[in-house]
Amino acid sequence: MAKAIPSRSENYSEWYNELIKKADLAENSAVRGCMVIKPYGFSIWEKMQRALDDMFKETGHSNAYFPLFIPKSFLSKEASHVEGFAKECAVVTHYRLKNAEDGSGVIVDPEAKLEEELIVRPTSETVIWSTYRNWIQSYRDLPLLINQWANVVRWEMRTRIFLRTAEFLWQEGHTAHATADEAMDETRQMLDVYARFAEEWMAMPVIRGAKTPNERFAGAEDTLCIEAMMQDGKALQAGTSHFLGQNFAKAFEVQFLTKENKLDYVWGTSWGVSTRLMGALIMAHSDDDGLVLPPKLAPIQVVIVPIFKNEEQLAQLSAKVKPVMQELRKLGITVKFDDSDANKPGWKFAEYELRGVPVRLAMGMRDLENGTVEVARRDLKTKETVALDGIVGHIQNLLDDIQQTIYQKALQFRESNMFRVDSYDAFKEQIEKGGFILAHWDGTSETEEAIKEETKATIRCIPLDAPEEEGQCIYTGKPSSRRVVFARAY
RNA sequence: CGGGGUGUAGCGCAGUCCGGUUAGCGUACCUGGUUUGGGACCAGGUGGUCGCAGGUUCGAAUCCUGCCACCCCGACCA
Repeated sequence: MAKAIPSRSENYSEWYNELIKKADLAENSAVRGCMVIKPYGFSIWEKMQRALDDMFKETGHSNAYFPLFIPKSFLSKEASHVEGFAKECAVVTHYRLKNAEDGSGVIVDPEAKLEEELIVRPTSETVIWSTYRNWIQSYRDLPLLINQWANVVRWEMRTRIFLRTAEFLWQEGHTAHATADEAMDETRQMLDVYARFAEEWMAMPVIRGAKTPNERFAGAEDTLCIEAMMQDGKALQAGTSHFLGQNFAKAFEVQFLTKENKLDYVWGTSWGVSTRLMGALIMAHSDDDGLVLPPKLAPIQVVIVPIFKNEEQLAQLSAKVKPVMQELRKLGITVKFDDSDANKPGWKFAEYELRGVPVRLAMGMRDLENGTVEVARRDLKTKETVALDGIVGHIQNLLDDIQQTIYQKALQFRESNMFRVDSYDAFKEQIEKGGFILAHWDGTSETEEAIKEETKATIRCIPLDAPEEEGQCIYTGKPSSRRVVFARAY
């Protein structure tokens, strides 16, 4: 049997790319830097969207939609914001094409030049805050809690499916508040929503933390993030939540009257997660046999493979399987019965493993005689033969167990790849081996830059739960009061 | 935008240095048969602007010139 995909340990990038292709998740498109998300991949994204959207609604947010195009002048209203995004913007300069005079095809009509160029949104703060100006007059209009599901474009030099593409799908929350405290609470609350989603749905442990000023979102006063460890020991920023202070309110003149009848600028937040989470999901759990999906996000949770020699046997097996399927579906479990004759059972086993289906049932004539079924779990690759009686409850428990087991496995991996390091020599040695490094840092951008320059490691975050601990910066020896997380990152 | 590499059937590749039958292999696909508890086997078959445009030549996948696309490594980044 030929290996379906290259080994994870030999070449992580190749493994990642081949896995995405073989598991039918996505592919590079003919359009520069853009990807096509295929139906199977998209169905996973849809499950993520639904779960996240529910969590946003539970925390009082509503969905809305704002324009794809941003007038150039909007973008330049917040100085650090435009500086952060200027280098990666797609710009619309014309609005019409025409036939070339030499018959060579269509060309951009030079007569149809826009007076003001439009930027394809790299993020929507500017267009949204220009709208909020009209929506907010009094403290009674606050808080304004809006989320948008959209696509954005960032003209990246180099792309990688799901992790960094020129166009990507995401959600971006944009809220406005009467006080700084309230906005900060919102920033923390949404970070917590992301962390809970990552841990409870994606089965992916994350570190909640704050970015250093260097790594902050362009235009934010504070950026909180969740950082996850991939199986090659590199870090992936999985979500961010920004406290914007009054920066955008001031740039777009969004003022309100307080209870005391005083005019004040509103306080803002923004927060987002993207299709990058798909990349995180793949890299956090999958193995050399393919995708490993947490049951809560698996488009197919249970696949049933009948093993038969002829139509008559298939009919007998189907009769036995149908009631089980009905009961599973009643419990909200997604089941697929693959009775196609196109492929042999062995082929099907491998195929569903590649696609990460958490539980597989196989049933043949032998089982029919014994009143049993073979149950295989994707995460551990183990099989057991159990009685058909009570199989539904068994599967329900098994799905829960798989969800827990993948989380615990990822957590253990992360714990065993976190290192406390107290000298720069040890730091340099460890960073080559991968993993997260907890080390003291003097708090300056200069030190952060120098370490990045020399080791390619960045400060992923200052953990929110980092205990106070006196120490000395590994680079300068200056005093430090807590450890921060260093790692190489995607 | 720098450094390296690759474009030949849906996918993966050989052939290119040293020009010469009808461009080949694996896989996938189609037909028939045997199979079916871990990616089956046999037989037959479909499918090609050899990345594009020029040039050299009796003759170009192969040599020359220009262009384009993609991948990997950097800079940039969710």
